[in-house]
Amino acid sequence: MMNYTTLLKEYDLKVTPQRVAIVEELYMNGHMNIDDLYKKLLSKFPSISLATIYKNVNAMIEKVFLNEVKIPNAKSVYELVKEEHSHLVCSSCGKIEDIELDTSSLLKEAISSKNYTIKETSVVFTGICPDCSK
Amino acid sequence: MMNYTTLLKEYDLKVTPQRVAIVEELYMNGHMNIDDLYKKLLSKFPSISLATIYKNVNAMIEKVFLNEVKIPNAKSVYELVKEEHSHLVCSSCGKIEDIELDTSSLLKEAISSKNYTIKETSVVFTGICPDCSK
DNA sequence: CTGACTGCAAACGTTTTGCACGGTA
DNA sequence: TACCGTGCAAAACGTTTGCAGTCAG
Repeated sequence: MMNYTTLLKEYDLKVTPQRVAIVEELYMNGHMNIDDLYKKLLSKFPSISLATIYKNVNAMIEKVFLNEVKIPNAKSVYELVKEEHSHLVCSSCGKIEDIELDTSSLLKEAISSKNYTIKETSVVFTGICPDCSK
Repeated sequence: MMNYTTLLKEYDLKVTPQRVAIVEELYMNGHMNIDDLYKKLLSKFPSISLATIYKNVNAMIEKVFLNEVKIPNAKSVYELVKEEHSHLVCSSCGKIEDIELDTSSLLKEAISSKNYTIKETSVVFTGICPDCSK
């Protein structure tokens, strides 16, 4: 059981019903794009505005509470920030799954090849999920 | 030495000076976003339109001749399709480098964890390049 | 009570479309 | 010559901004 109110406060975000709902949806669904969020919240707040969604998502990103995930050939999705992980996208149904992978050897390989100071690693696999390949 | 005309024909794209210039720029620079391309081509074709850039980039993507690379916190860039590779992005100067990495073990790990049929692997590192870290 | 958030409408930047003209094959 | 590409202008989209009213702290 998750306390969304406390979570918001920890990130210095004022608690409003709209924000609680956004966090709740993301917590339940893992990843959603702006439109998914808007449609979902519309049923709870019939007069909510897209601007509110954008403002809140941006505020949450600013506080490093939310994270934007860019996906090849699809809209960006947003997720609650947590431990680093990779993503698996089904190009047929659009489903997105988290996957924990050990990317350390890849990182080492990259560092030894070019000498960048690497701060972030983004790995996204695209394919067909078990359900869709039936 | 690269023959851009032949290259375009191989991908069933009618050869026009504008298209040749787009391919030439991408061949020279590796990756460019729409605006980079537009500015570069403006000097060669003072009356070229952004619409032409968009139409051509989209046509080339359609023919799987160009590839869009989505980058965290930055505009998408386009590159000529070639062997699979990863990308290294400098968050300070925006430079993007190709890097050849062995992603096969990562892929195996992903397949054994979830049983997707994986078609594409996208790896993007973000960091600071040697020049910027001086 | 004060400042921040909401919802609306307008503004903005980016991408797409329709059309007349010109160029490629 | 027939069709496709170009450039222009307008339209369509997605996102941001300004503002008046409301709510959280």
